[in-house]
Amino acid sequence: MNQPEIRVRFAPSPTGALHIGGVRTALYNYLFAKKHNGKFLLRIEDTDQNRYVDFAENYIKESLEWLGIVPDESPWAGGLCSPYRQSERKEIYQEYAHKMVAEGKAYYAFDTAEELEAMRKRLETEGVSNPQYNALSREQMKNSLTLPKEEVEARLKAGEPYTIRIKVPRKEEIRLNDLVRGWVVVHSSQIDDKVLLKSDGMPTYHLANVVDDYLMGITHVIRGEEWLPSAPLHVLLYRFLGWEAKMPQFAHLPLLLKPDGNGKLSKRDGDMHGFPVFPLAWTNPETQETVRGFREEGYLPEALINFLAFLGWNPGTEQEIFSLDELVQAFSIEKISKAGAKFDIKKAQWFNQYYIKQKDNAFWVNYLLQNCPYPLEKIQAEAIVALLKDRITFPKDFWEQAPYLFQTPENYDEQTLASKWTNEVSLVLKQWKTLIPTIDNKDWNAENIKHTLQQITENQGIKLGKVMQPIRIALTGVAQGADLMLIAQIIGKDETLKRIEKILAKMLQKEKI
RNA sequence: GGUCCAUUCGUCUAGGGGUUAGGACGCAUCCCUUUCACGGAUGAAACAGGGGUUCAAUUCCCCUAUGGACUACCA
Repeated sequence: MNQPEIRVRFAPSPTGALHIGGVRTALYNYLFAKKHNGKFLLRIEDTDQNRYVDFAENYIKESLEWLGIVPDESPWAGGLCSPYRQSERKEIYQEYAHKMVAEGKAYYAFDTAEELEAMRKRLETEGVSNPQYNALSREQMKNSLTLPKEEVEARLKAGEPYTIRIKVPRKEEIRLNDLVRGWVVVHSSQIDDKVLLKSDGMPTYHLANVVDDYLMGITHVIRGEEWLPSAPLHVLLYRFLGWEAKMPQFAHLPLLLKPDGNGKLSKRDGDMHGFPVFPLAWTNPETQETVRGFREEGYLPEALINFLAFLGWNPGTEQEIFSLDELVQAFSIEKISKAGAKFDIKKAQWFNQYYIKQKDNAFWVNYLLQNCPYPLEKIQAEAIVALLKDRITFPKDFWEQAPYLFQTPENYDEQTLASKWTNEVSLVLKQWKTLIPTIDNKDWNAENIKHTLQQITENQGIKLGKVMQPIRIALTGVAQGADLMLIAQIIGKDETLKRIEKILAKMLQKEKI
């Protein structure tokens, strides 16, 4: 017997920027599909017309492409199960919904929003803790179960708005074997008669996802834990539709939680703690509201992937660094953890730093040439990359962490200056200033520069360490940074001289006062 | 409130009836060094609580506590 092909799907709704939790769900689906040589599909769940946001679909596409987790089948790539937008599959859901009504597994409901509200109020005052439209309360409502057949037909014929609701059995245990959590049992009395088809003719999520997963041959549903409570309803739908034998296996992923305290990670947390919770920056076209993105903050896709993979999953070995391909090889649903994972941006930064170091210098030279806001020669870029690559967390640190490579310092670390500046320093600098011009332009490199400085300090019997710190401030303005002699090499002979003169002028003036 | 899910260092987690409870991030100290990083070394740091079962429980069972998700004609 041939094993059926593994087919999984990521099914976001285009309501705005794709949340990072959704990205992780997509990643796990991708990893599982690739691991088993299966297919990863993307389906757009745009059944709520009110929440539809233009460009959101494109945002999803771009995010996944940036991360390299590209679906095999999707609205834009096509596939045998087209269309992959639920709004374009409206008739399909209607057909199944009506079929269920005909078979007595669902029914028409004509209740208005006000009537539903009144029902809930009534039940609450009667002391019902969980008011719902169910086997009991539906008897009091306006639906094809309570209304005379003629009236139902008349209402339908008159074009009166209606919904189709599932007829959940009164007393029954519904069980499902979740791949992450094991058996989950829910009593049918806890599930209400959920709307399957809305009065605008669109399906709700529950109907649409079951119908599509079946029609698209989905073998495993890997989704967030927020879907766990409604999973029994979906099991019921598979049964009512006669698809139980082909029902996919479920795996409900642990949630991504706020870094401090608890609760689902939200957009607010990103704003509060100063880190992105979305893959890409995004401005809502209607509200002009903007959110920041991992990509724009300077996170590398491989770092984000590695970080996200470990939020709720672990290979069981001590290896922490994984490329996408390695993750594919190592991934298994059994290793997914059950408890929610708090979002720790520090770990993401560590991964980023690691992957920056991993990339070869040529990559960063090219990056600098294209992105550095200051004018730059290739030879300078090469020196800068060699100097800073191992010290930075984000690519923009190349210039933000070391502005002195590009500009003469305006301000100096006065505190360090006050404690480290001595007459000896002043003397050394004055001598160095006269010695530097003796270095040929072609010989202007860290080694020779250091040599001249050493000559002076040795002659004067001064320890090099004594003067390095104040000289560093003279050349960079700050008290910390990479190898000073290399910095001097990068900024050039003229600029080095200029900076020495500047600090001498400044300190001399101070002495006079 | 009801239903469901969860609970090992601050965080992500490994482990699983008998372990010095392992790793990583972060933190601290030391080394390297012209400083700061990087790198290296070392260290502090955890089985939510209570009952069982058992010779033995962090591991299995129950309860409690805590946290979370869901509870729409949203997904």
